[in-house]
Amino acid sequence: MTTDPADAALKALAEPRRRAILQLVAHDELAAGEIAAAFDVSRTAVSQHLTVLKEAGLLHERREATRRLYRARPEGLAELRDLLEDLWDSALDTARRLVEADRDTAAREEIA
Amino acid sequence: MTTDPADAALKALAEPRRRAILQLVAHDELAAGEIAAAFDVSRTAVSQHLTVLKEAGLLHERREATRRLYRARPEGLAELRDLLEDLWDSALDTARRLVEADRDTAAREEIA
DNA sequence: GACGAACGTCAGTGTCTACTGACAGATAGG
DNA sequence: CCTATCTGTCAGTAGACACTGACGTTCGTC
Repeated sequence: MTTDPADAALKALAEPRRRAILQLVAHDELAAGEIAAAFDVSRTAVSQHLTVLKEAGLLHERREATRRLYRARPEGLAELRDLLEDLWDSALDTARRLVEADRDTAAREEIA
Repeated sequence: MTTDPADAALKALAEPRRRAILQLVAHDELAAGEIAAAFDVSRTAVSQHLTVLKEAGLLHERREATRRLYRARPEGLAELRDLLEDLWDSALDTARRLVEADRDTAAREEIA
């Protein structure tokens, strides 16, 4: 059981159906049955996916009688977005630094 | 074999060691052996992780004699960042809409 | 060419994951 | 209480995935 929110979010979203589920409930609050109807797998499979998303902090759940209604929790994506932002920034800096070092090397080789 | 860059990136990054590898080479270009030395698994395992990252478009590779040098490719993260941005925006809109609908409902119930 | 260093590829293995149908619990209406 | 609806839980399974050691390829030096 992971305690790193970005790790949990990544693992949850790496599975295409879970990603599709989250995209559905990011647009509109839906009941579990409505979500399941959008897929060609068993209700059980969908229920398990919902559990993973919920435990990753990506879903907000409320009940109306027997119905469980789900919508996406934007805050669940925050750490993951931060992680990607950091990676992006680091990667850009490093790429720039190396490209410039390459240019310096190439220029020196042209002079020689 | 997936052709969706965001899917490939997510699947690559869902594995913690691959994530750690990408973070290392986002900071500095490293040789395969240097990367492997940072982990307590076999060189083969690391080589396989590098292959996954490379095929997901997240690594840039160059050779110096027998050495393979890797750095992170920022552009490999672009689609994933876009996907998360869209999810974030949708989820925020929906959450706001539902919270306001809830407020309206609660206000109506207080009057009654 | 022989040798050593660097590292990818191959083939096999144990664990994990996404799937299934059946069962169980919660809720509301008659 | 009974019945119907909704949906999570249970237990089992096939395939995917991260691991391993051995083998193969590339490169540079002697």
